[in-house]
Amino acid sequence: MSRPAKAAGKGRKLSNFLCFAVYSANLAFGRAYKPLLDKVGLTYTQYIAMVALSDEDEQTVSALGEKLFLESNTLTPILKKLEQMGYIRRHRDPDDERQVLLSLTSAGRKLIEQDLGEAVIEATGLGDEFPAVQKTVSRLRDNLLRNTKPR
Amino acid sequence: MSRPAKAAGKGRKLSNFLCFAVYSANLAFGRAYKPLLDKVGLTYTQYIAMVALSDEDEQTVSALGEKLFLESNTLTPILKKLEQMGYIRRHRDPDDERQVLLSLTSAGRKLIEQDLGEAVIEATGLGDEFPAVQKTVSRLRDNLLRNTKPR
DNA sequence: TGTATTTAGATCGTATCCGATTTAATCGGA
DNA sequence: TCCGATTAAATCGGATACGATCTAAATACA
Repeated sequence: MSRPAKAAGKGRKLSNFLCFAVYSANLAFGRAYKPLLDKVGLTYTQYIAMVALSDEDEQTVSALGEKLFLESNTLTPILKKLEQMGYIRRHRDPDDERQVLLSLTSAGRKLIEQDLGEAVIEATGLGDEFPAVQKTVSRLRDNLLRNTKPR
Repeated sequence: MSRPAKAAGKGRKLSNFLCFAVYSANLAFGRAYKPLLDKVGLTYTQYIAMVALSDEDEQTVSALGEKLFLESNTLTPILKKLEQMGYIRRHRDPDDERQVLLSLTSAGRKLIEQDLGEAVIEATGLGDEFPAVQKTVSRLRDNLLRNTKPR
């Protein structure tokens, strides 16, 4: 759970755990987005996948997975749902039939471009700190992934 | 997804989204703890629940839920599993049969006291920044929850 | 060429999250 | 006192995460 080495003894309180702060902040983000995403019929993860797909067309499932830190076991069902909703296209690469290429449809791109979540920036209450916090948390993530055995 | 207002236009990149940083940092924490928790047969969420329960004995499910930002629909199955594993006790409050009171068993307390996750602190690579980051992320969470309709 | 190996997705089972509903116990007002 | 409203857990269904396994396609190399 990772807490500061100093806060020993009786200080084993939940609030001292950085991993809990991140865990609960993630839940809080999900709830902040919920009302916005309900309007377009997407879940939080589906939306994150759409944003990642908006980076470029014809990404493979693996490439998307590297961006999201997820694998095909999690992504395949999500991608099939998004395809079924008409927001993305999935088709096998003719040059390598093992790979599936992903692209947003025009409907999908339109949805991403209306830029939901602008309102959530306000709700973070971070003001000018916003970019610094974003960088710090990203660095934390990268450190953890680097210092953890790949499996 | 909340990104800085400045990064408009083509800057709709995943890396600009704070919510994604938090989402992926949470996944990274789960993976960092995985090898440690596998040894004691706990999942990440189960361990977080145990830490929260170590705060005090005879907490209700609701009280625990407030700490974890979860409700009985999520907690009940987890608590039953922990009870079955012998780490906690669950019993109805005689004074109000609607409530279930929760306590760590001695086995559960012993597990928490061996202080897993000391190693994960190192893996965060935050050094002296650790307490500041913990506070900032907690504040972010609290802001989001406060600025989001309770449902 | 032929077969072992590797690779990309997909599938399956388990464990969260969470909205909605249900059940049982308690409370409250006429 | 009696019955409707409230409350605490539990249950149910849908959607992630993720380890393990499977299948099919591509690659390696003897």
